[in-house]
Formats: sequence, C-alpha cells, structure tokens
Amino acid sequence: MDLSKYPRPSVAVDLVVFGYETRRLSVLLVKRGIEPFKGKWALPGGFVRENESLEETARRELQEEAGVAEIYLEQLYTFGDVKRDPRGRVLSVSYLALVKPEDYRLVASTDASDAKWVPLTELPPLAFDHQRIIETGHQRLKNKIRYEPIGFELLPKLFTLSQLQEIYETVLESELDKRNFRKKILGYGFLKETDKKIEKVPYRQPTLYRFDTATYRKLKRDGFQFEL
Amino acid sequence: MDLSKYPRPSVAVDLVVFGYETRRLSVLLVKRGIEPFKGKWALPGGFVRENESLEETARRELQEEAGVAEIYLEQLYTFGDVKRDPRGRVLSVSYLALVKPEDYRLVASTDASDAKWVPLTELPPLAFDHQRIIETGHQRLKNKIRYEPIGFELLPKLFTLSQLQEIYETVLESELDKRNFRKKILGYGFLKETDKKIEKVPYRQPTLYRFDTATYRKLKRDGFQFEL
DNA sequence: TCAAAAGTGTTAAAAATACACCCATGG
DNA sequence: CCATGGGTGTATTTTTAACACTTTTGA
Repeated sequence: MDLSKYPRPSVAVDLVVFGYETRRLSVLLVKRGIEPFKGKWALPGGFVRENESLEETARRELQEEAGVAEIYLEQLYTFGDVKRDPRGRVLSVSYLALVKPEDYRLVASTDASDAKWVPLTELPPLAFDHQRIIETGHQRLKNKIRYEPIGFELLPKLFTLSQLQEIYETVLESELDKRNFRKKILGYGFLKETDKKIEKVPYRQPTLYRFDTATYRKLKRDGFQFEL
Repeated sequence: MDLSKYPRPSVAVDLVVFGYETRRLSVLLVKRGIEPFKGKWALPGGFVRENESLEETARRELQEEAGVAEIYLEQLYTFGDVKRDPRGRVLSVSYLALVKPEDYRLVASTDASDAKWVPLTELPPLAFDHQRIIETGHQRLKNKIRYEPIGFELLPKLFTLSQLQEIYETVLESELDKRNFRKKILGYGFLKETDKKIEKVPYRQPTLYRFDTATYRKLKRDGFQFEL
C-alpha cells in the first residue's frame, strides 16, 4: 500500500504559552513577518520537520521563538478544518505551555522583537483560527488547574501561599477564602515550607514555599487525586 | 511563503470505539487486509481526504468500518512519533467514540467480517502503536466519566439505574453503594423516570429511566458541574 | 416457595464553609 | 505610628459514607 496515493496536508505546531503576572494571565504572541496575515499577531509555531516528533517541534519552537526551555508542556488539540489556512490544507497540532516568571521576563526583555505578552483580556485580532486555539487553551487550563497541581508552573520555584492563591483566583475567576485555601493546600503535604522569606516588604514577611515533586509523586502513586 | 518547502506527513484518523456489555468494556478492532501488519488487528481508521475535516474523517470511517452513525465522538490525541509507521511519516489523529448496545450489536452481527469487539482485558497484539492509543482512550474515558455524564452513551436510550451503576463500576474499577449512587444521580435531576419497566425478569421489574438532555443543558448553563 | 435483583432512610463521620483579629515590617 | 498584607482557629453546615431489610417477579 502506497502512502503517496493520499493527500498529505502540511502540519504546523502552534503554541499557546501562558504567563502570569499581577493577577493577569497573558499569552505569548508573535507578529507575522510574512504572508498570509503579514503584520498580524499570531501564536508562535512552525512546521513539523522530517525527523522530529510533534513534541520535539513544540520544544524547538518554544526555544526559537520564546527563548525558553524546560517548561510545562502538554498537547492541547489538533485543528483540522479544511479552510483554516488560505494557502492550502494545514493542520495545526496545538500545545499548551506554562512559563514561570523567570522565563516570562526573559521573553519580555527582547523588547524590540516581534514577540510580546498580551493579557487574555486584551487580545488583538489574530491570524488564522488562533483566537479559537487560545480559547481552547484557556479552557483547558481552567479545567486542569482544578485536578492537577499545575498552578506552580506559573510561579517562581519559591513562592508564597498568597501568590499561589492569587493564581487560582485568577484562573478560576473566583475568590477563595484565605484560611480555607491554606488549610487545604498545606493539608496535602506536597508544599514544603522553606526558611526563606520575602524581605523588604512593608508588612510581615511572607514565608516562601516550594512544590515537592517527590512527595507529590508518592501521593499520586498511592491513588491520591488532587482537587482544589 | 511556500507550503511545499516543508515536508508533508500523511495523516490518518484512528478510532478508539468503546462498547459495553455484561460488565465489560470492549474495543472495536479490524483485521488488516494489507501490508504493513497484514493480518494483524488494528483500530478502525483511514487517511484524511482533501476536503474533509478531521471529525468528518472520523465519522466517515465510523460509518464505513463499523456501520455506525450518530454516536458520541471526541478527539483524543495526536500521535506523531517519527517511526510509528514503517512506511514513512504518518500522524495519527485519534478519536474516542462510545456506542450504545443497539449499534454495538449491529457491528457484531457482521459476523463473517473483519471487524470484531474485543474486551479490553483480552487485547491481541496490535498493529502500529495502537495498543498505546487504546490505553490513552481508556484513560480518557476513566477520567471523563467522573466529570461529564457520558455513562449513558454506552447504554440504550432507556436504561435501569442498576445498569448505569454497573457502567460506572466497570469503568472506574470500583464498587459503589447502591443507595448512595441512586440518591446522588437522581438528585441531579437530569434522569427522568419513565413508565416502562423491564418485564419478564424473575425478580421485581426495574424501572427504566432516560437521560434528559434539556434538563442537563439547563443545569450546565447555570454553572452546574457534574461529578460522580 | 425460592432465588434474584429492585427499591428504600437514617445515622455517623468527614469535609467544606463562613468568619475576625493580631502580627510583623518598612516607610 | 500607620498602612499593608501575613498568618491563624473554631463553629456550623453540607456532603459523603456506612449500613439491612422488604418487595416483586418468574420459574
């Protein structure tokens, strides 16, 4: 049987990269330098290469277009409408990525570049069906953050409980009670208090915590299911 | 910018079709009539056509290979490892489908055909990475059934509460308390009692219920989140 | 009359929620 | 000394979990 008998679409990998700062979720966008949609904002992404798996493509693009490696990445959805690209049949395999502020700033610092963070609430008109891809990613994030501890992926390695609560409030779009939140999240046992604090704040210095991967893995192995 | 500069992989759509009977989940498999893996069992599927979206391909294949239309269908995952097909680069966009017993029997009745239902616990060696695709589908089903009322998709339009409980016990691989299960699921209000019963059973005739889509949609619109 | 599954309520335990004040720090 | 966010405990309500017997039917 001959593969060449079937039409072969082009396959792009597009990235919905979320970053977080001051109670806002932002998405990484790049300005298109070429047609179609030249000059419009779009998701970072590119075409799959011959000897590259889809995830490898995603990581390569992330590195090339955002200068970021080693971050949370998961496949999101594959968009395959016939006319989603005016040039011809192009599938988009989309990935969801979450970056920590350390990396976030890295990207933002390429100031004169064609990449920028845009708050979800202020998206410009986008190329292709990228608006819809972002919506799909946002929805996934909202669902997933309730059942997997991925809030940490948007925070520095060391973070305060208030910062963590803020993430949940932003993503879930609802207020949480401070005492109940702390009770619950600390009760799981995968957050470890460090002996560090944030200094030079004009109020009581908040304790920094870290997410303990080993403890979380052990819990998960024993059938524990995170839920906020 | 020219699309033809980039390698274009072949794109297949493969289906993980689940059916349920007597406390067992089964998957629909077809015997391959051509190389590669000729004679081996594989998932039903085929290549995307020029003017067909991915979901359209999935529905067409479902119709062609299983004789089934109008069933639950959702995109599962896209597999894109470089060497997953010995013929060359082939992506598989997989879909998860759930069929009701009415349709289940239809398929099974094509007895001399190359399609059959195989219980998940008795899978033969499969072509390509189809084993892994099935595992991905099974995992998705296990996760999803807890947060969306899709158990019904594996049952006839009219079903008893015991049948429904059985589905949950099978998929979740755990026992549920009869009284608590009924209390909870009836409490949601989207199950409607009918005046029909299953007759000719040598015990008290169980009442048949139906899933009321309108009520469920209303609940969902009001922010209700199903959970079992 | 027997075997088999249907159907039904209550109580105890656990989890979720609501709620308010003192503390530490830098300016 | 003031403004700011950090940090803490208890009582109430809601939800979940455990549990056993009577009913209906066909064979």
